[in-house]
Amino acid sequence: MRADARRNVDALLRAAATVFDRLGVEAPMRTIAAEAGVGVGTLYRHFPQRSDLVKAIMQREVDNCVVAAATLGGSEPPGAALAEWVQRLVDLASTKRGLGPALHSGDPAYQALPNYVLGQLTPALRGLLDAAAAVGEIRADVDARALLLAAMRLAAPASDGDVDEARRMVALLIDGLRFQASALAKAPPG
Amino acid sequence: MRADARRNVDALLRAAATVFDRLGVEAPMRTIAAEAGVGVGTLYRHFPQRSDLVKAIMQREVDNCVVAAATLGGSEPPGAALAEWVQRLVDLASTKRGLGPALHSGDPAYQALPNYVLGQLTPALRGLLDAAAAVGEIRADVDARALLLAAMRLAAPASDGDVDEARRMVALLIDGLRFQASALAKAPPG
DNA sequence: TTGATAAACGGAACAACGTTCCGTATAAAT
DNA sequence: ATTTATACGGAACGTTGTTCCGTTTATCAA
Repeated sequence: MRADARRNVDALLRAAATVFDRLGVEAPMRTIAAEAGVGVGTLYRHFPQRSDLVKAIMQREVDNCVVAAATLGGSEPPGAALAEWVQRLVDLASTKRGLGPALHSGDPAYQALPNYVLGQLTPALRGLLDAAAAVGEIRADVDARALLLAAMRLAAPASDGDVDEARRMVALLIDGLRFQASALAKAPPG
Repeated sequence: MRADARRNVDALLRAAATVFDRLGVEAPMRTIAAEAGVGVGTLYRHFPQRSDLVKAIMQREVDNCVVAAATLGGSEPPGAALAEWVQRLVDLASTKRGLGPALHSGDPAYQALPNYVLGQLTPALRGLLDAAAAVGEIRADVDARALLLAAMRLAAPASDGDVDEARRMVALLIDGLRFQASALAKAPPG
């Protein structure tokens, strides 16, 4: 790969992050190219679709979340680790302001990104869920992928700056898991 | 108001509902005008903003939800009424496929619609919450508006046809309210 | 260092869409 | 029937997405 190409890819990613934060994911491609100091042709060559740009920007954040799951899982009680990690999803949403609409727009152009995010985060969450379920802190019959999608939806308001409300609602969702665990403990099946 | 104007407003609303369902809320204005058999000028005169169209289409559905809250509240135990009514929000989301992205897009043009929807549905939900809290079935410290927003976010996947998953997650959220109620009963403050 | 070559660049150009504007048509009232 | 206010239609303009190709430039071999 040529040196100028690598430089431009870098500049484009930096520019896109800035512009998306300022104008949202639907910001004009021309604006991103201008911010990066390149022509639109260069932008389209490296990122044929808008979602490619969004994917690249999010990749690092998602990876950070995955390692955080392992860290928390090794240093906290399973229930607490789960509760804390899910709060990190709220941070992710608030950091990458304006990217949420793209994920949930239903536009086929954005199908690739949610799949990547889910593919990375679902196993991380499943590990935390299994650990908490093994010690009876939560119910054991909830699909990790479904819960992840739900939590990310609840984290969306963080993009509007209302981080606290998102935190409360995500915590409420986890409380839902705990309620069923205690209900089953009080009235065991059979 | 002139007769032809009234006819065209009607045709436009019918056409917009059809086209939004087929192509999503971002469907071209030209397409809606063509479907209604009128010029774009007529469309813009009656509905200067896209959100005006969306608002008018949704109004009836929202009103139906409000009367349902009163009906359920009068015929079911408070906790059950709450749980059932929140499931109606899932129906609303699945019926008006493709309109969710507009509500959550953050685009200022759509600010009016969420405000209307929330303004109508929040008091309805608050009534159900108060009744359930009064008999100790749920915790009493959750803001109705915040819970409504959260439930609507969870109901969003219904637009993609996955209604069952949405139902499970919304139910989980309500279980969260019940968990805190039972936790407080077991360990009273003081 | 220089010349050849493949890779990458820039931005003009075209298409699609949102939105406005105004000449024309028509419903309603006299 | 005439008048007039109201509404209509669609051409026209600005913006944005996307493509295409003539030009520039990094890389490497001689």
